[in-house]
Order: sequence, then C-alpha cells, then structure tokens
Amino acid sequence: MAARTRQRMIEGATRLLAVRGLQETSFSEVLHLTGAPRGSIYHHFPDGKDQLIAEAIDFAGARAVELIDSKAGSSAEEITRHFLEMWRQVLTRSDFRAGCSVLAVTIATDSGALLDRAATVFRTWRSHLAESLRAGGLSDDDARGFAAVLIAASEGAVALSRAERNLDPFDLVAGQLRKQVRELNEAQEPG
Amino acid sequence: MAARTRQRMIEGATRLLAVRGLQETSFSEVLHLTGAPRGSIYHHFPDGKDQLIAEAIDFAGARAVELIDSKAGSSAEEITRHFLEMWRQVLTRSDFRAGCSVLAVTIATDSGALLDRAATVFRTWRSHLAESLRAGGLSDDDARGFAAVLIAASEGAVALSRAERNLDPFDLVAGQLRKQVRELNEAQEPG
DNA sequence: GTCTATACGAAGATAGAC
DNA sequence: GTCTATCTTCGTATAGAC
Repeated sequence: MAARTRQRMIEGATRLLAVRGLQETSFSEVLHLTGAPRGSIYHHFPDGKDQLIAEAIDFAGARAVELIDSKAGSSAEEITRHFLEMWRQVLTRSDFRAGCSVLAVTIATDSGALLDRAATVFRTWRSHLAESLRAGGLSDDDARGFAAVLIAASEGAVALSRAERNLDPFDLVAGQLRKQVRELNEAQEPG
Repeated sequence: MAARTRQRMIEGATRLLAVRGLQETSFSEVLHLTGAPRGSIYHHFPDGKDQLIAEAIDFAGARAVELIDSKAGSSAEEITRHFLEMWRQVLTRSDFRAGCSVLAVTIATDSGALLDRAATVFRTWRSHLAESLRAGGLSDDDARGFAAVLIAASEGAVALSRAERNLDPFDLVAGQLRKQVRELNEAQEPG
C-alpha cells in the first residue's frame, strides 16, 4: 500500500496544518494521526518536511479548486454562498479549531519555495473564482475584484471566528459579502 | 533598566510574531533581536513564553487601536483609507515579510488563554472601528458590518501579498473596500 | 517498504551563584 | 537583575538491518 500511505500522510499533514500550524505539523504528529509507519517518511518524502508540506499545500489547493469549479455555471450569488459555506463548515466541523492550511504555511515559513507554492494556490483560487463569477453575471473587473475580496475576507473571517470560538464574526462578514455580490449583480443587470 | 528591557522584549516578540510566526518566536530569537540579557527571561516573565506572547498580543492590539482612534472624527472613507494604509506599510516596510502578530498567534496556538487574548484584540478593533465609521457617516448596521469586513479582508489580503511577495492582491482588495465604503456612504447620505 | 537505533540541534524551563 | 550550567523533551535527519 505504498501510494496509499503516502497519500494518507499528505492528507494528515494538510489537516494538521489547518489545526495546529506549520511547526506543530511534525513527522511524529503526522505518523500518530495517520498510523503510517515511521520508515515511510524518507522513503516517500526524500526531501524531508518541506516536501511533505509542499504536497500538502498542493493538495489543499486542489481540493478547494474542485469545490469552486463544482459551482461553475451557477449565479454569482450562488457561487459566493457556496464558497462561504465551505469555510463555515471548516469552522463548525472542527469546533473552531481548524482554518486554512495554506494560510498557516504562508504565515510561518521562511522558505521561498513554500511561499511560491502558497502563492500559486491563492492565485489559482482567485482566477477560478473570478472566471466563475464572471460567467455568473459579474463584469470582468467586478469578478476579479470580488474574487480577491471573497478569498481575503474569508481567510480573515475564519481566523476571527477561530479566536472567538463562535460564528459571530464569520457570519457577520459572510452576510456583508453576500449583500455585496447581490448589489454588484444588480448593477450589472438592472431590473 | 528593568522596565526598559521588559518592554523591549515585548516589542521584539511582537515583531518576531509578525515576521516568523509563533513557534519561531523563541526566547533565543527575542534575546538576539533585542540584546536583552538571558537572565531577564524568567525574571520579567515568570510564567514563561505564554506570558511574553500574551503581552505581545496586547501590545500589538493597543498599538493598532491608537492608530484607529487617531482618525476618529474623520469621514468613513478617510478612516478606511487610513486603516488600509497601515497594513500596506506593514508589507512594504518589511519587504513582504511581516504580517499581523495577532493572526500569527491565533493560527498556531493551542492555548485557550492566548486565543481569548487574541479574540479580545480583534473585538476591540471591530468596536473601535465600527464606532469611528458610524461617527464618520455610516448607519449602525453598515458600520458594524463594514468594520468586520475591513478587518477580515485586510488580514487576508496581507497574507495573500506576503505569499506573492508583491502588492497586487492587497491593492486589489483595498481598492474594492474603498469603493464599497464610498457606496455605503452615498446610500446613507444621498446627493 | 518498513524497521530500529541514533546523531545533532534547539526548544522551554529550573537552580543556584554573583 | 543578570549570569552560567543543566535538565528534559522534541524536532529533523541519517544509517543500516530486515
């Protein structure tokens, strides 16, 4: 079960990043969480921790892209609602312990390679979201701008709710964002 | 220079949190950055690292509150512009290496006490900002909602620009936020 | 592919001299 | 208030057997 162990370690690292941050995402914790054998570490990830983290970033990035793309073809309001619901579930399912794995790396790493990886993920989210929003009724500029605001504000709102350990800040921000996309859409297609 | 050493350590920890995250804000790094003597650690912070971090959170929180309050009496647009400029300077002055100290702790800690401390800071920012925005022309609801969006989106936008190591994401988000507060204000005081 | 054993450094923390 | 010395734990990483 070579490939399986490897993939389980990546998913475990992704989860640990979201909940405990970069430094606490140690090999020991990943092994403990996944039950993977200790000998697997440098067999599957010969470049060590940075390689595991890089793959965790890519995995988290790709998973979110799938969720974004799954709503391609819907209205801008529906795309926004769905994106926010994804983050809301990250909070509620973890009892406010989890956040964004990619953000966790961005804030705690010194490695330019990992920063580049994180930047690629964020840029991919922005472009996929913007394209869907455009197809969902927004102008090019509004779609590009609102995609960036939606991602930035979601990341921040998740962090605020993690700190407070309740949904108040997140729901307040989410409500504002949904109102905003509605207004952008109405401005675009009056009547 | 007792009090001075203590304060220098707190400010050094605040800076390290912003640049390198919670785990890399070690005593060794704080001493190296501030030149404080090793014997000062448990003299000034008998409860150890958590105490130093807690004071760093409070310090970062209070410093930002001062900046927010310094614009009390201005228009909502001006308050927004100023708040965003504060974060923009965090990025440019650090060559995209620094972010928000309070966010860094929120994402990486297991300690409920530190989370509470961070939550208090975020709530304080929200309430001061909301009050200023209300005085600056927004309705109660708009002020409360936009304050939350402004903080959440700023935190997220700073992180996006740290990852990309350029101002594009931050400036895109900032432009949207400034447009939004302008619209809220016009809706409030038509004509 | 997986195992044990181990090297090496750095972390937080404590004790006791000065 | 500050010093050195030290304890303990944990991190990443490597070597070599199975």
